[in-house]
Amino acid sequence: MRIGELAARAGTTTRTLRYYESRGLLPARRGENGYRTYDEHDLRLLRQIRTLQDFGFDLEETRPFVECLRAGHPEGDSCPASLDVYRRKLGELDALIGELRSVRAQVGEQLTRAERARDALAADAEVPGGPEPVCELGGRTR
Amino acid sequence: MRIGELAARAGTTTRTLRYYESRGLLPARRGENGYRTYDEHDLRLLRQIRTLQDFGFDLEETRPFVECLRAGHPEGDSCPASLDVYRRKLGELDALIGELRSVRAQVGEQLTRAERARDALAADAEVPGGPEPVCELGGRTR
DNA sequence: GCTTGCCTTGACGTCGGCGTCAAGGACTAC
DNA sequence: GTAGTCCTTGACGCCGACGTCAAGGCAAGC
Repeated sequence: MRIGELAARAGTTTRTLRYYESRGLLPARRGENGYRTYDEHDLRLLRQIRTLQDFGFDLEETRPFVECLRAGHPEGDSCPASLDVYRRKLGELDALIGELRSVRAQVGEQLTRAERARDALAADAEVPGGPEPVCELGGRTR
Repeated sequence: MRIGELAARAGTTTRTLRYYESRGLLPARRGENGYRTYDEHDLRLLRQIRTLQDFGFDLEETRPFVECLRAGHPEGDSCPASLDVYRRKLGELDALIGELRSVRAQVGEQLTRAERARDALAADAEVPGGPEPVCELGGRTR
């Protein structure tokens, strides 16, 4: 199988495969003509990489999984180094999710507060009838 | 106030301020000597930018807030355009958190599965006494 | 032979938010 | 005058995972 076919079967591009090779992640044999040659096992490795990439792993983090498969293990995560990556990733994910939830809460509060302030100002304007300042950007047409 | 002082008071760098100016976000007046000159109001704008940046807003998303303050409003989020940014951000955050939680769950499952497979293999090895394959990377020393 | 399509390497571009020089001007203190 | 500290603009570097273009080789069909 040549590079184009492998890329197509893995749903990626030839550029990506050459990039992986340049990183030493997915080296290729060469045919007489200099073309890269791959087999089903390479497709397996590539799919492992892509799956982890979809999970947000960086390339370097996929390396233990690839090495593990290449060492003949049935799964990319059959090796301790891969499990370590999983665990580290779980920690990172938990930390990140925590931060994002905190940010979400704060932004939510800001929105609520700002909306209340706006409504209070609008109510004020109705009674004493003072001309309130108006935003020029997307300002209310009224 | 010159650029160095403003940067220090906002806990950022002069490079950052020049960058904001280059983006048209925080223009500066100039003294006779060509030095940038800022006042307390600029500090206010800058702090608004920094707060939002800390929340993970990109620079462009802070623009409505800055424009709003510059238009004379009491808060950066006193304008509808700012509220829209808040709302959009909340949506993005919710989506992102959802994705991350999904990924977290999947990675967690993978880890559990892989550990079970490893333990099953280890138990097998104890009884029939077959030499199991060993990982070369961080493999067990035994 | 000629076109078409796949392949090769090399190298520059992308995105965001700055960091990090480099070369030189302005101002203060001694 | 000169040392030191601030300021100026300009420009390249960084990070990750590729995209994209250029110039040219190899193979197959007509």
